[in-house]
Amino acid sequence: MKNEKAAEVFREFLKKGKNRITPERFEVLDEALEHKGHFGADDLFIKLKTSQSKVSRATVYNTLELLAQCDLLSKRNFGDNITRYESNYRRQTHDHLICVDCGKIVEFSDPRLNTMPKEISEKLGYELDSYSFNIFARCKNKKECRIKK
Amino acid sequence: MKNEKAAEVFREFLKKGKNRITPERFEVLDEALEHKGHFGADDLFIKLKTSQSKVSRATVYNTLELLAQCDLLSKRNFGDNITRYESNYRRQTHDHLICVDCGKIVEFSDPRLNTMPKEISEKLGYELDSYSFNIFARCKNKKECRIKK
DNA sequence: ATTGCTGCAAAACGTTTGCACCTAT
DNA sequence: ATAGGTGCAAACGTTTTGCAGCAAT
Repeated sequence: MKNEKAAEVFREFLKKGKNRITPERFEVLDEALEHKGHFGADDLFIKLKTSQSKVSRATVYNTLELLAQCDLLSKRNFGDNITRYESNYRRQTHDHLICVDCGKIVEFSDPRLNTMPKEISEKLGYELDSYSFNIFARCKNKKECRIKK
Repeated sequence: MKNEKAAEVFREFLKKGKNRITPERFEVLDEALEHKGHFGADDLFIKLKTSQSKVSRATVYNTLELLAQCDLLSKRNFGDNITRYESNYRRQTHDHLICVDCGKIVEFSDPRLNTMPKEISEKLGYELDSYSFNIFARCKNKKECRIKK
């Protein structure tokens, strides 16, 4: 186990929800925390498969969902119908700007987003769970922007 | 043609982009503008099919994309990996709050969102194309909230 | 006459499910 | 012992693609 602190959080979460504590789930946790940047469930499955892991696709999907539920990972959607995850471990919350030409993802944080979602939820009679804020834009510096499509 | 004004906008857009002006595309435009609320591409295809239209699935997908490009429709993503569209025609811009329990969608608008996306883009050296802001929350009034899952 | 668009079906893609076996409790 | 998790493969739902014919320019 590479990250005992995160593992502890996960273990507690699993116990509380009467989910079983299995080695496969911690294998997924490790691989997910180790992954730099954003990744899809299938990416992680392939990565595990490549490194000889026996963990199944179903378990990867199931476990990532659990890790998002206990806030060790964030679930993201960049408008391409693929669910992506990202480690929350020791990182400040942030949002994303995606270049519509080259697909580059820039992270930013804006203090207004610390309060707005909750404020709006309350005003509408709802209790905030989470939010997603994505900006789609174009690189002004065209030299850095390698158009993909 | 139920909406000549929108049709005109679409016609101009198609011309400018050297896309052909075909009856099928206007059939899709009509059906899309007529649709209340949010809909997926396949929903619209089924709806057309039911009303005896000959328009194919491929054409529906292609046309909705074009309609989003020319801003007659907005493209939305509510975190379930389905692309949804919504008519922009004579409606003010707004964002969405989705109840994570019952799936209900509430529209809201907040003046800060008129300026924030552009402001953030500029600061990062990008040129705003569009943004998406979704709040996921829970109905406080549990009587109104019919939990789905 | 070109070239792009169409319908159709099949393929692709990410994701979920059914099942028999296994294992943490 | 038993509820729940696992691996595997097959199914699923949405979206994209390949292709031959067709129609807008």
